[in-house]
Amino acid sequence: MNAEPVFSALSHPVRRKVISLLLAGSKTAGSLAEEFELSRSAVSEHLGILRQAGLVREVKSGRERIYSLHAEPLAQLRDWLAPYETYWKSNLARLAQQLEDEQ
Amino acid sequence: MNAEPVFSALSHPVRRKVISLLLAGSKTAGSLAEEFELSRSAVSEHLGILRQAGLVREVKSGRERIYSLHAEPLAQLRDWLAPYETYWKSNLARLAQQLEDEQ
DNA sequence: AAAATACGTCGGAAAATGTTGACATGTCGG
DNA sequence: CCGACATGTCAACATTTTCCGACGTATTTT
Repeated sequence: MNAEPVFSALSHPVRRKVISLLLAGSKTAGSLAEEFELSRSAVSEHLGILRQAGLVREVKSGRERIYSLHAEPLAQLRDWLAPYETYWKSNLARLAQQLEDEQ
Repeated sequence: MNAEPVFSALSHPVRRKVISLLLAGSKTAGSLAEEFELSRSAVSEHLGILRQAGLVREVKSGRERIYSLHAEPLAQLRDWLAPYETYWKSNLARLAQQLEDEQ
């Protein structure tokens, strides 16, 4: 599994904020755009990137498009993180590292 | 706490690979550079970015610099992820979201 | 002490990413 | 049907990031 698209999508603050806004519930493209001091088209392109990364879903509703969060791909991030988590949490691991450094 | 530097540092594949290489143990700048098809200076600059993000530590040893992993800042990523994790894991949450979407 | 080694850093080229305004498409209300 | 809306897309420009080779410094080696 390649986490590249997810890391890449989350690398921009605007896109992370979009994700967090959608945590509170689905929103239209327009109402999302209002949350930023950016042109509507810029936000629209950020939405496109999130869509491609599979992090949001788009549903047409009349002339609006309703965006909702699709958090599953974030599991890839968690998986990537897992090995490090044990590393930073475990004092044993840290000690082992120190010993390795010294030799 | 602002996770920006961490997200930003991890947004590049080379830097993520550096991190994962260091998981296996500390390495010199040179031996890290050999793992990539990149000039040494390019890798050195990636190391600089990781250093600034606090994800690696540099220790001089003669004419070498030994890099080691400093995983703690990754906790910020973990923290950022937490709200979503419950979201994608919980079917209840998903159901609630669907209901909200329909109304 | 000269040559070789291990690095970081810097200037500038090249590539990638972000931003905008203009436009096209589809939709709603009158 | 017509004008106002909501939105994605595109070309052009702006900004940021990445990359390289040249250089400087410190440290071993011979």
